[in-house]
Amino acid sequence: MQLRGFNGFSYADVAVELHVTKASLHYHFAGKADLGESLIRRYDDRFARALAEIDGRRGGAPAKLDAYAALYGRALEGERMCLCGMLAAEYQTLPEAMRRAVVEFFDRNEAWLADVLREGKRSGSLDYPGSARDVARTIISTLEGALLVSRPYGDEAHFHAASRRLLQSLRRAPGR
Amino acid sequence: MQLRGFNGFSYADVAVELHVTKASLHYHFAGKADLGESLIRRYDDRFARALAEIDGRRGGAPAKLDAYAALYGRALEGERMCLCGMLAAEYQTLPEAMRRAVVEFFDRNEAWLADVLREGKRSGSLDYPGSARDVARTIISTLEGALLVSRPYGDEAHFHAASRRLLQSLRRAPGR
DNA sequence: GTCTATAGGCAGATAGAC
DNA sequence: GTCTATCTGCCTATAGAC
Repeated sequence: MQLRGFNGFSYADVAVELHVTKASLHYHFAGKADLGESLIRRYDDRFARALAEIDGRRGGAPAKLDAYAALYGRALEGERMCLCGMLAAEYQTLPEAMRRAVVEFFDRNEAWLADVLREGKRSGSLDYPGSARDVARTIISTLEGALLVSRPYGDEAHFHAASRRLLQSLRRAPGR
Repeated sequence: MQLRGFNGFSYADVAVELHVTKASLHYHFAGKADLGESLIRRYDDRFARALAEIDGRRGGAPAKLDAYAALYGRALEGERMCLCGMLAAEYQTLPEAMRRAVVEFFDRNEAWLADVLREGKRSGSLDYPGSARDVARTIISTLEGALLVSRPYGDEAHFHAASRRLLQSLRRAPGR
């Protein structure tokens, strides 16, 4: 799904890769929509665990944002896309249950980022105009877009240029 | 393609909408890849014409960037995605000719933006660190990402929050 | 829980009449 | 240039043996 999208792979593809038959897959995931939703939930869980791990480290808000961006960067290995970014593109063709799971992923990310942003502003390590929620959304958009546009170029530099510039713009400008 | 992606529509869908048969479509576009490539080229041409129109207006670099962002915003009508943003997501499954056309679209945009950015810096209306090319890439990434993430929310505010913040960050800070 | 076999439908594509 | 008719292949999904 991260490589080819929900509409770009089949039960047959998965069956070959796992050395089982399509029928066996149907035993575990009754329909393709169930498989899709399960994969989103697993992705969301893993992401949430990674965020909790970041919260557990010592380091201020800027370091947390750096670590957050690095999570996205991992998708570049294997020319993958963020799973939910991919599904945002295919959103109009997704079954309802998958749509809900995608939105929940973004909501969770937005909430975590907004907390970090408020913490950073309070401690003076970050500065930004407007609401933490809007900035959180901008961060998600920028990172997703950077991954997206990197794909045709097979070029990590595309991603890193955008992510570095974004994080830099949120750090408190020293001389102001 | 902008709504459902290249893998999300069929000849049958198009035939119904145009009140013709699939066979008639095959007369004009031998294969789906030909149809896809033609649509990218048409999109690219229209975009290039819109950029030339922006160049023809009076108004400095900041106004041009605003107009550029507004082009992306138009896709939000009808919950569409930028065609090439959509195809960037599906890139791994695209025929080679379509891949090339997608990259050409992004290259053209990058070149146009880099020109505007250099012009803005020369005239003092814009300020940014790093190369114009890197900033151009960041602009494209951010706008594509803002469109992408807006989709699950059906919410233009998502897009506009990110695009406004981006353009603001490039305007020369008055007090520096 | 995995398999073989197959259903039923839709995909992209072509032949050939008009 | 558009049509009807059809092909071949893949899709998701199911039945039922082991």
